[in-house]
Amino acid sequence: MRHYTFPLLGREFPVSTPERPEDLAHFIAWLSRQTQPVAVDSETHGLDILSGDPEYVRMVQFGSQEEAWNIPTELGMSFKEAARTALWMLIDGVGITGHNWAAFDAPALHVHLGIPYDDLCKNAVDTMLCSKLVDPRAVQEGGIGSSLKPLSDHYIDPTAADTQGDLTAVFRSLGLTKAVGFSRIDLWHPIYQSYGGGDVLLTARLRPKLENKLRLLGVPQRLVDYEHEVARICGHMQIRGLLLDQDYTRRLADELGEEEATQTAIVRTYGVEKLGSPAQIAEALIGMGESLTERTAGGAVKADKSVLSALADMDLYGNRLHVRTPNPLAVAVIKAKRAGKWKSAYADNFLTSLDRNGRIHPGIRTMQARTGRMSVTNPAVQTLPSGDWKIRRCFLAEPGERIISVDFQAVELRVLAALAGVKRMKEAISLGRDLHSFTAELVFGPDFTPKHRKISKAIGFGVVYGGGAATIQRQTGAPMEEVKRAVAAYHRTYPEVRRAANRWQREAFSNGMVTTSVTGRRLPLDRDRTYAVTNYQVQSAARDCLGQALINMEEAGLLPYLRLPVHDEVIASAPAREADDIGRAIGKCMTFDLFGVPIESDPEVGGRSWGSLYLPDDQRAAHDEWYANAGLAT
DNA sequence: GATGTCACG
DNA sequence: ACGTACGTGACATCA
Repeated sequence: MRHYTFPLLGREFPVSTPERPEDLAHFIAWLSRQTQPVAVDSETHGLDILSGDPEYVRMVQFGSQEEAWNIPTELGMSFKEAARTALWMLIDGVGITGHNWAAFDAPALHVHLGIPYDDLCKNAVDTMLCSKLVDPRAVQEGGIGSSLKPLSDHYIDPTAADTQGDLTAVFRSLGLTKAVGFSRIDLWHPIYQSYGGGDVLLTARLRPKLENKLRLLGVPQRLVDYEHEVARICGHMQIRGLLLDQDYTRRLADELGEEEATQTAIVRTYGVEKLGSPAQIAEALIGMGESLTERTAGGAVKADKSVLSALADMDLYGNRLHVRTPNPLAVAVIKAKRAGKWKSAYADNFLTSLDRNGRIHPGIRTMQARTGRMSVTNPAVQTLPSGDWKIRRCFLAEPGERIISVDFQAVELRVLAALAGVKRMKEAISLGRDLHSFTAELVFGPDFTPKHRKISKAIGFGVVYGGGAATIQRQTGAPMEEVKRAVAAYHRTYPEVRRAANRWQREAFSNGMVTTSVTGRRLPLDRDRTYAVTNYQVQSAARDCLGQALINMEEAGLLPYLRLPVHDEVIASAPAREADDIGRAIGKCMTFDLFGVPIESDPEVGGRSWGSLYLPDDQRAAHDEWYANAGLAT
């Protein structure tokens, strides 16, 4: 047995690490004496816990509020067996506390120890989820933050060691980078052992503080439980991952590389050395006689896609406007940047994220945004280009299966109608009307034009986002007078929208600048951006519609088909014969009533690849394996 | 690390 | 009194 300590609150807390198999009995004896939930953490070789390597975990730590035990499972079978036994004892006993448990440690330990993921989660509380329900903001946004260090500072001891940051410093002193430090640091390095134990001591102490705070703030236990369910469901999707078409992706990466090289060579002939330097691009364009008038927030000359597109005589989708002679530099810069981004952020990123089975496992952060919205990283598959099928084509349904996408229909508008009780909006939805046309008709009369519908749509979004007439004018290009008239008419038609916004702001002022969502979620407002309250309410409630839908899907036995949540959409894979039924079943889980407003969904069944859903029907047979084999051109 | 840009809902 | 477009992740460049 080796003994270490972790300094906290002016004391030295014991950290014990069994060194020989016979030491493990002491650990199990200690564990069986615990009457409170035990914190569990793991140290791994890096962040790729789902790489498919079952030996990716080096050590599993267990801690009470007073004492920590580190079990170095890399030392062999008996150590792994002790960790496995201990986890089962906690699952069937006092329970587990973990920080980022659902998305990191539980998946890692599931792979490492073979314990079913659901069992690891069923008697566990994730302190990261709890902390986001107290305050969803990052430190940079003025919040408490959700990492162990800022939470420990706030709730336990501001002088607590920065276990992650200090360890990184140790790596550097050993000549290691952060990327390899966790893998190569000696198991018995005293800081590694001390801080490994420190993490579970801190987590064990954090849980009662957070649970108490949630009670004091009146956050419903129902919401806490719901978030743990949502995180577990998304954890399953993360573990399963997405199947990548490796051959296609490699070919695509090569093609994009060639396109980037070709276009960059053209850009160079105009004296621009760095494609990513807006300053150089702007300088060259001005040198060609173009006038660039727009400025960025930082005061620099703006040279983004909208500026370049105008010079290239194109709209934002790349269609010719036939208004002027295209500037050849602007054309080449647009093409080169697009190819470069698509290669590095997408194709290359997919290939470097591959696991041993040809799958990628994007990290699903179920409560990342300050509205509770999810985000997806490594790679960011929620943000793949939707105007072109090529990138999404990289992802495949399982062999013999088809890709399914089910999305909510205009969910944010419907949520707004429901939350604010907007009478005429609710009527239009019940009648099955297109809401933007409905608004256009009320505002501009029965002879409204497509242009009027466009303005109405922009106002519909603009109001939810807190925008004003100027922004809508910029968006639509319509005359300012017409936009102002339409905004005024919008508020006359739907007076409840402004009334609800005022009420939410008033309530926030009397509640520490926090507006509470319909599910009881705390949404802190920025003092100088209180107009964002409508968006926070709507975006957050829409996020909870998705979360509830995911829970409905699990209850309906659909979890094995689910692959990815995308804000108002769910991606799934199902055997070709059942795909239509599965799509309808998922759609049913995304259909419910919200304060008298129907929330509805639209299932779509594609072919073998995700990209097939983004192809015109007549191109599907040429570009998608399933459609080609099915002999269906349309 | 800040800034600008570009991809999504 | 007036007006404010919301939420993300990733990459390249530059200080």
